[in-house]
Amino acid sequence: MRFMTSLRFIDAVAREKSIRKAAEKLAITSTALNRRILQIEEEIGQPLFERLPSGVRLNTAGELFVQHIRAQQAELARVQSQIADLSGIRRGHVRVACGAETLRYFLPDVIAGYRAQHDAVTFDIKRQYGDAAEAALESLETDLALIFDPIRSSDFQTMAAARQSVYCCMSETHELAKLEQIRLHHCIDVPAILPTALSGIRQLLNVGLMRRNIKFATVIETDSQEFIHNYLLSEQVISFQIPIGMPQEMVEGRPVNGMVARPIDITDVPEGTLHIGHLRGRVLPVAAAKFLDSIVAALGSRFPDQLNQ
Amino acid sequence: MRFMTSLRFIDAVAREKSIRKAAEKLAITSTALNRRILQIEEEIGQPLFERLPSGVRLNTAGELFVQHIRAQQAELARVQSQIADLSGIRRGHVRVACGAETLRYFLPDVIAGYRAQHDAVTFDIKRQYGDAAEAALESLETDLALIFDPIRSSDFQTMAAARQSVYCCMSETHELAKLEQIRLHHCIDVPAILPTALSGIRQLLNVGLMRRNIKFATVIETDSQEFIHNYLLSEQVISFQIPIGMPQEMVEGRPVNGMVARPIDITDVPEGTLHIGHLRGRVLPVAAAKFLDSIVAALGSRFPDQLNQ
DNA sequence: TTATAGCGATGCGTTTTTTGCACCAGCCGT
DNA sequence: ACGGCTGGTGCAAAAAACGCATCGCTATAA
Repeated sequence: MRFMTSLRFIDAVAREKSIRKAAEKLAITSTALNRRILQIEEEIGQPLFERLPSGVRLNTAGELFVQHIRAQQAELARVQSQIADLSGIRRGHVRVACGAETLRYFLPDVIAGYRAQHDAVTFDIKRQYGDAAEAALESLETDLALIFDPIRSSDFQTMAAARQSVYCCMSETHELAKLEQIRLHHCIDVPAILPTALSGIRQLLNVGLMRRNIKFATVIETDSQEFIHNYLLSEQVISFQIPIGMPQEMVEGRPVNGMVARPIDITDVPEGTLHIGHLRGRVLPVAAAKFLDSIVAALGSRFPDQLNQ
Repeated sequence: MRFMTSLRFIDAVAREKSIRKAAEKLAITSTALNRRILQIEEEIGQPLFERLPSGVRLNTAGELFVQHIRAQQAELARVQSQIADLSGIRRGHVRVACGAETLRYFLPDVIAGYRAQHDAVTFDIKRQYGDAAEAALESLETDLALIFDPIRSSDFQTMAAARQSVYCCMSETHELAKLEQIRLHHCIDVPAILPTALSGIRQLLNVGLMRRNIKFATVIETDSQEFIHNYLLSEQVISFQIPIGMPQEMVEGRPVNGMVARPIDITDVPEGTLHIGHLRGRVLPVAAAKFLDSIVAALGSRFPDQLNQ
């Protein structure tokens, strides 16, 4: 979109906080970019950036203007999507921010199902923790977010939610696999591999640990679910997961690929809620709106007790 | 605003329904304009205009896109106004659509008062009947509208309203000037000069005329309040006006420039309501929002019994 | 303290884009 | 069939955008 170039450029500079760095990313010279910015500033009638020795920074006017640019970009995307939609070709692009839990089984399933019907729709999946996902929604970098508790901003509009309790995962040969339900005190001194403190699961666990004044024998802490998944097969450690991050069979207690999941007593570790939604007040592009419908439907079929809103 | 040129051009073509006519208005050649449009259409991926032998017409996609352009222009104006506002210079432009009644005393007063404080704010006052004013709001051609009953569109958001009863105006030497209150039957066969059928006053009068099955001896029908005003001094005819279209003294029954006003019995001609508002859901530019405050305040002081919403 | 490296701004020649002119093809009403 | 209108196109001129080299400035390191 040619008429958006100058605006995109300003957005890029605002993000990079440097004309030269932004120029590099945009594959033009810094002088060209610099001049575009000077020109826009002249048209606006006042500077949008403060010039620092180390780069540039948005001033108040710039803050307002960049906000407008981003809103405008999102609006344009929506209109384009709407135009493409009415010509029958369900073209479009959907940007999703989500935690690691939904990346393994849930989202691939839903997206594959959606793309089977609308193969002209492309996706951008970004793994982000709750607060970063909310920020991405607000800066219009993403259309939809799947956020595990807690929701911090009131600008997040939940379209569907599902309660998720924490399960303990381990090799089927693990000692604890014999139990039907796990209590936190069973896990004392049992080697555990945990997701980072930012993850929703970890925060729920922490509630239980604080409450019972228990500490895990944490051998590894990682932000990679992939790593956790694979490591469980290599050593007799326990890990934790929520239903949406596991195949259905595993949730039901049957082993999958040599691993089993056992529910943790709710009185030990509280349930959390997975929220699916978008920026409040935003009108989504057609593709994103329809995909949101898919997610909500999928969530509804997997968790019939979901809390729709 | 350089980056808006192509969009403004498309808007112009959509309005003119002709590339050549739009080009003339925009002071460029038709070929340059034609090429810009072809380029945008290519970027969008499909045509925005239908080509007819007599010009062009928006297709569905174009309809959507032009709507987006107008919203975008309004948004840009709002942001610019906001930016100008924070630099202390209360710069801005306010576009008002109003009926003839408010043009004589009310709006000049309010605008003069507002400009005394914010002399960097400019105005665009358009005299329009109710439905045209509502259309102008919807196409974002105007920011505020002062509309006399009836409001047709639910997209009009009333910010203040004032009930207005109809007065009969005439030379102070006129026979009817002796009466304190006028009944419609007094006006039978009295030469009258009336505003056009589209005006709010006329529509209220019509209600009374229908109800009582009375006909005026209409000698002149005009859409010029100026003409009516001046003609009353030249011939012994009656005319009709609402309080907001008269100086305060005249409303109170005292003669002004040789003319007097007498209220018409409410049971003969119903009251109407003057609505002041904007497009529902629209965030107004700073200047327009502040001016709206001024109008509402002015209306409140002139008609303390106003219906605020 | 000087030296250096990074930043945005600017003058100037070059490249790309936009514009205007002349003209074409199609349609309409006369 | 014609003149008058429409939008579309080839080509040369005008205008805008670009890249290179360079400046002035500041913070950091030696």
